[in-house]
Amino acid sequence: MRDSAPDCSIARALEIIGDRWTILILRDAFRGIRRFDEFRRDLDIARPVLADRLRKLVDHGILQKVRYQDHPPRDEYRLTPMGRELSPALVALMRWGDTYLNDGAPPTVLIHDACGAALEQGFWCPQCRRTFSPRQIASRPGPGTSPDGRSDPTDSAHGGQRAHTH
Amino acid sequence: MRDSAPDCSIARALEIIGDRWTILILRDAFRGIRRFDEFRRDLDIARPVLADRLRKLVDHGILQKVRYQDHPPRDEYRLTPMGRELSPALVALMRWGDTYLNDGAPPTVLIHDACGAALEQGFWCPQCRRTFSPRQIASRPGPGTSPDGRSDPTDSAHGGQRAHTH
DNA sequence: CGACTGAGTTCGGATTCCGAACTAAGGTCC
DNA sequence: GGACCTTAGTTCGGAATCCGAACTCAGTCG
Repeated sequence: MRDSAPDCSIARALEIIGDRWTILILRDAFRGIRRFDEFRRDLDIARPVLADRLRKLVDHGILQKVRYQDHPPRDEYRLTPMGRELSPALVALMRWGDTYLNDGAPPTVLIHDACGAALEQGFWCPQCRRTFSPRQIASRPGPGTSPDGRSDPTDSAHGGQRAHTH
Repeated sequence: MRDSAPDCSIARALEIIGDRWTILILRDAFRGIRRFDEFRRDLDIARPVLADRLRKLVDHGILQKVRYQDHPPRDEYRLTPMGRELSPALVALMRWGDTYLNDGAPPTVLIHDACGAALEQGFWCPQCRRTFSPRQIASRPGPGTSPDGRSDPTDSAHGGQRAHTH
């Protein structure tokens, strides 16, 4: 990308994790994978690519190297809090893939242990105490830079949320 | 990627949208951008790359070409319902970027027009009628294929959700 | 007619990716 | 102590991808 400092959060995020391998590495990290060769075997990724991606993730504070044994000195890669906060994005991607690319196989659901109900992921208004499906808010996820606020004809069904910059 | 039919939804999703340009195109689509040259100018993307990505998005049913005028026959690209369902993933990415990559600038928030409150994105248990922050569920976003369920030491703070395959 | 617009395609050079092979540091077995 | 193993990388050259410039093509405007 030519522009190294875009003013859009999505673009900035993609400069760091906008690479298929990087996202798959993070997926594995969420699954509990931590060591170089575990990543390599699980992903079937070339070593140089893996080393490069891990280094960048560490540089950006998404993973950190933690020594797990001293005698052959060995480090493992763990998610930092910043890295763990990427989970909504990965979960959203997984749910989308489950829904649309799964060939009818049962999707993965997240179960709330305390009550056994399936957790939903969505937008929640703490004041009205209700959720909104993505469909209802999809047309306006952000103010962006669209200058005119041209309305979206596919929008007619939605419930009236709008995005503002804080 | 060598494996053309991975059994992981995230990997399958990334085969379609796991490309920085593709995600930026979708971001623009959510902002209301629809036409070839609008995308090209906004993203400063090379024409062949844009044409290729748009074609793939149409092939996969994420965008559709819609004729918006007959006289010079012109088509525009619109999100399908399948495409619109990607918004949680993009929003999650934006929020993460806002939080961690924003150099102190105010983050974008989503406002619920009906009441003015800031919408949250998170996991919601419809039975308990409450949300959980990403932090509370971050360590176990899916059952994955990790064979042993090795527990995560960084897990101790989380609230007790667990992921199951439906 | 001639210029212009929107939506692409073709082509070649530059960049980036990636797989095979190699390196390195330490441990284990006998 | 030597052979071999494990883990974690690096080097290097070919292959894939990217991207800018130029071209195409259909249709409209003046």
